[in-house]
Amino acid sequence: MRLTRPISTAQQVYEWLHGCVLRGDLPPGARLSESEIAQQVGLSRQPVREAFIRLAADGLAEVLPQRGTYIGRISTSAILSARLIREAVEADLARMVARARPDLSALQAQIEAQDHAHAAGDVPAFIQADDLFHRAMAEAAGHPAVWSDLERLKAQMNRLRHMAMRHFDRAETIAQHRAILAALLAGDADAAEAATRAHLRQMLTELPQIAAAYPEYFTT
Amino acid sequence: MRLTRPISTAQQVYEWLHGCVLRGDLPPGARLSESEIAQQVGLSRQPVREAFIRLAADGLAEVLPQRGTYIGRISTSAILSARLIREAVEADLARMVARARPDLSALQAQIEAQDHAHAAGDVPAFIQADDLFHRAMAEAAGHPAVWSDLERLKAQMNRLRHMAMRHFDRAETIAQHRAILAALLAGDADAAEAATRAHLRQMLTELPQIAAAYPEYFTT
DNA sequence: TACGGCATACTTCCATACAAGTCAAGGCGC
DNA sequence: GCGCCTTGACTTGTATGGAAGTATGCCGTA
Repeated sequence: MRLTRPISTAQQVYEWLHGCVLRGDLPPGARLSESEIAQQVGLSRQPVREAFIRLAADGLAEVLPQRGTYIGRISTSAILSARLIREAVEADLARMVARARPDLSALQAQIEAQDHAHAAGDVPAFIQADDLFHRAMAEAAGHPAVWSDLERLKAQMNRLRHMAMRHFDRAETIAQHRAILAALLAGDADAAEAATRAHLRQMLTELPQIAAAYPEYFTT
Repeated sequence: MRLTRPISTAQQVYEWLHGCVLRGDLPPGARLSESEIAQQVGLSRQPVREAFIRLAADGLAEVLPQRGTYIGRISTSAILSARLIREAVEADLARMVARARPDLSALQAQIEAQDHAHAAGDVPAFIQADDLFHRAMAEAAGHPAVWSDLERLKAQMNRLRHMAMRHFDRAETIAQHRAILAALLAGDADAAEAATRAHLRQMLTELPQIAAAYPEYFTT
């Protein structure tokens, strides 16, 4: 029995497209074609088609029978729902961490990484460090799986974040992370929850501006 | 342009299998076969295969290349993560509803429906009413989309619930719903949150017993 | 009896062909 | 010029055949 299974080509196509959508390389509303992509990657339509199906299952694409496949637009209401879920979950996680007071060096490390990325203008590194900060908090709370359970919701928010990086200076984001970490280190559950909620509510002010700047990328 | 698109056969196969898995009709660990299912429903392997891919994307099945497709076992850690997320989210929703004090007749109606289903021993109706109660709370909070965003997590919990229905009397569940509704009607946010969290923590005591009763259906 | 090697029947994966529906452009009639 | 219809080039959906890999049972051998 093999332990490391060979990755199927359909899987590779899926991962490639998935990354393109999240990075904004394939913008919302873009039209896809099974045969066109198949020709690009030198495969038949079938594996590409299966990648499309998985993208649609992720809520990142929409397959219209006999009409075409399109990259899904960003639903502002879906973003607001996802944000609400994240706020509720991370608020609870913050309380747990503040009470348990585990080792938090991982969070400190991600803040520093984010500082460097911000200074260097390295957008992918900044986003990765941001992700890892929140993931580290879930791990510190003893529930690492929670973070991956929210993968589907984060995908939508990641697309938004790539756009936001072009319009907002993220120095404030780092300051908010520092505030969260300070409250966690102090073991102050109330302050940690408040700082976390305030951080995630930042999106409420940014979302309308991004949606106004790229109206063709959004739906209600 | 058609507004009501005809449902593809692959979609129908997916929905059928999805229902079978959630109802426990296809138990965890069960082996599936593209050709076997295709023969049963009178189709070729392709639509069945695509249904398998979607099931795997939902975390309900596992496709092992050249080896077979199996209904996923229920991960106790995944259930605990999903439960934690639901508790955090519904606690926040309960606070919102308690503060906004909207019309709550929908919640009352679902409690009564659940009462009838419990008395009649109608398991599917009971589960449906349970779902609708929580969904109604999300709607009352003004965020109906939140409930559907958690669909993927609820799928795992629904499988568990079908097993739990055979081992636990659900009268207590209804009483907990009544307690939540009473707190909401009183506009007491703290009490509503506490009642909601207590209700969802019920699973923490039931899960180990179910997992012990059906060890072959669970993994860590 | 115990064990190793092989044949065989499975599985999923990919390629190809065809079917059915959609959309747009162009020609025709008015 | 304007409107309607037809035609054709697309799209995704389904069926089928073969390729590659896996597991299993059987048989021969020690």
